[in-house]
Amino acid sequence: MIQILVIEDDPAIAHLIESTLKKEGYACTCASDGKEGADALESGGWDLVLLDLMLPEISGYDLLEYLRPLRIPVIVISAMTQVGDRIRGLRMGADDYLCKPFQLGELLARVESVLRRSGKLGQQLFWQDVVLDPESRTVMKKDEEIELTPKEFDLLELLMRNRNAALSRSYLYESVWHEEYLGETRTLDNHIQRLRKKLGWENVIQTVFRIGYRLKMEK
Amino acid sequence: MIQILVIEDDPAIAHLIESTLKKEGYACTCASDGKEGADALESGGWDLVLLDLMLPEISGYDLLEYLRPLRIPVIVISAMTQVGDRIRGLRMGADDYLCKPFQLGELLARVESVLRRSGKLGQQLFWQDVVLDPESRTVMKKDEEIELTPKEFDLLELLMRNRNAALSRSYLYESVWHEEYLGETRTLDNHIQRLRKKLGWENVIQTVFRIGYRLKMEK
DNA sequence: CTACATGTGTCAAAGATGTCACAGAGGGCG
DNA sequence: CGCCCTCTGTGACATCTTTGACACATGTAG
Repeated sequence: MIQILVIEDDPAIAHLIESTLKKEGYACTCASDGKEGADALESGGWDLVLLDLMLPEISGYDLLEYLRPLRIPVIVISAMTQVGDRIRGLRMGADDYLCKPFQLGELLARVESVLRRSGKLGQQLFWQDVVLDPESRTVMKKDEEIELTPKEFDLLELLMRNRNAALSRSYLYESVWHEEYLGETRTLDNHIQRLRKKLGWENVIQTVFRIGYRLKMEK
Repeated sequence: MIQILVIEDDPAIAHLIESTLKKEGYACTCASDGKEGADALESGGWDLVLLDLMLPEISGYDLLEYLRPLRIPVIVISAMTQVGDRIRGLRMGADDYLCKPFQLGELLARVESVLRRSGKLGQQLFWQDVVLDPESRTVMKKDEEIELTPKEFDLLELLMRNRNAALSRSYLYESVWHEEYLGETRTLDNHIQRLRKKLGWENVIQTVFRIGYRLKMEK
């Protein structure tokens, strides 16, 4: 289930957001100040953060700074209406912003939009002639369905969500297997080979020596 | 260079956007109605589309429908201020929207934000005709990919992050090798030579006698 | 000219990854 | 319950790649 963290000091607004999101089927947790927010962020596992800029203890701007390298999508909530502040928020790495007072429908639309953009929401992933649909867990290549095992599918989804990026072996392994990567076996390589073969992607799933693998356009 | 397509029927606004974007260093082309826009889209190669929703010939909504499968980021421009319409635009797959009238700074912030999100604007490092992308760990020289080994890549990244600075041998070695520099072997020199050769940078990676190396513009 | 510093080419060892066959786990089904 | 099937992980082995060392050439400063 999608995990959303709301960092907002006004309990009335926080509660309103929480119940609205829960009604839509998201898992939602609230933090009422910057410090509490930072602690919640530490624990990890968030798909999206709704962040009020005006907070006690630690300011929203500082949290934004801290969030950016974590690559968690952020929607900034702000009471300020000046264009300057909106720009500042966007430049600082927010994925979207919302000005108080806002309508609940608008909140939901932005949440959905950001989640879709960041690929957390069932959205089909495309790469060359391959289409991967996370919701139905199917993969098509040129209108032909490719049957993948669970591990193969997860691995491919991860690669396709990070097209072009060189993903480390440990990141790949730990994301798919949910256990520490010690690198003593050929397990990961094996699954990569099976994927390559099934998709005919010998040149698309590239080896990055001493790092890991990468999805790359064929020359 | 980043290619932006502006589909906007009001010539005054189109021109304003075009000159603003060009001043920022983007390549920008305008289409003045839906049909012209569709033709431009056909030809491909766009990194971002700015799309006015109210267009003659073919409506912006139809173009949006057509754009979505192409996976080109879109910023919708709209004169409408009702929340309902903004929601409709976002739900239809726009990456962001902008309400007229807008400030040019806001336009630029959104363009930058969307480009960054879609990965067109990575924190790539440039030097002369060479582009290094840390995320994908690739290096391009004049659209040609240069294959580097891990050590070579790390070394080049370090040099490119410190352009013009003379970096000491011990700093270079210890940063890349993560161990003390004793300087008894030709290891570092060797890797520098290999980099020079692969990049054709015999005069760009300069030797600073008794110090180390430096990335410098060729005379 | 001398004393070092750096450039260059070659090479083999160390280490990474590809490949394959196989076996155990687990699930579905008669 | 036993059979058959698929999915996964393992280990042995084959194949690259990388990289550091060495020997020797060339360059630089004083």
